[in-house]
Amino acid sequence: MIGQRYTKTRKNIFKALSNSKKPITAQEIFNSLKNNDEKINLASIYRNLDLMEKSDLISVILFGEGKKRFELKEENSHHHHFFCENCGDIEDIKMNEDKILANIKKTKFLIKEHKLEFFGLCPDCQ
Amino acid sequence: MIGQRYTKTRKNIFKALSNSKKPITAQEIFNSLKNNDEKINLASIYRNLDLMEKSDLISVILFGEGKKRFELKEENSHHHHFFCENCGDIEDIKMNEDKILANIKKTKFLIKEHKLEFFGLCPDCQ
DNA sequence: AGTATTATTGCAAATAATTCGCAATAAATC
DNA sequence: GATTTATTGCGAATTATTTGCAATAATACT
Repeated sequence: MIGQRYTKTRKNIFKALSNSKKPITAQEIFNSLKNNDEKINLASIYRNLDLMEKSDLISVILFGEGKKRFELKEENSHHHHFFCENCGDIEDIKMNEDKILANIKKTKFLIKEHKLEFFGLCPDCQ
Repeated sequence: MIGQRYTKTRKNIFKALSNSKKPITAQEIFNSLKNNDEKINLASIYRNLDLMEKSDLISVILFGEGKKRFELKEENSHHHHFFCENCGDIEDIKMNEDKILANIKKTKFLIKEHKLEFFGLCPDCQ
């Protein structure tokens, strides 16, 4: 579990993350819960997202929009993303990473994580 | 050229970027120029970095620190980064990307760019 | 179940990065 | 050198995120 107490706020943040097919921002989680008439505070969302990241329950995704996006880490769900520079559409990209990882493992760094993001135009925007 | 005028401010930002061996933040560019007694304004740095990015002269690097880092794009200098989660050390990582790119080219997306960042511990922090 | 303990929340205020409006300045052009 | 207008500096505004603190609610204890 995150922290030590399984609170309503935490359940709700979890729910919002599961319901989203794309990585979402703290503000988007807030809006989605507000729309469901949940009493929730943005600061609590940020605090919980921090904890969830530290507990390795979520990943942080960065597209240079000036804010962070979050998504649940699930079993065998490792993937990367495509971000459309025109419309902001986000799609998951899965790929065989043996080569990437084999290369980096040879270095003197202890790798815990990697993020690979693609930028370009989605089919609709080409 | 960026924009249409080759100003002192632009020369200085260029210089600051060239002098740095790692991707640096807007604030770091500002500090470095201030230390050299250059009259420079943070807003102008941001404006020029925007232009330079649009002109494809620099890349934006994101490590989730809550700010952007920038580095000059030079001929044949394409590479990725390692970011030490403990001390913040940044190192360049070069690798053969044929496989990554071959895979992604098969998709319906038009890829213009990709960013691959590694996170973990540098030799000193292990 | 009732009470005690303390992690967690809500709220408001503080930070930090980045952006914007506008008048002043300085490159490039004539 | 005078003119044009892109660019700068400055201050204020915006946006994302963080923090302090008293109030609240999950769990543990009896």
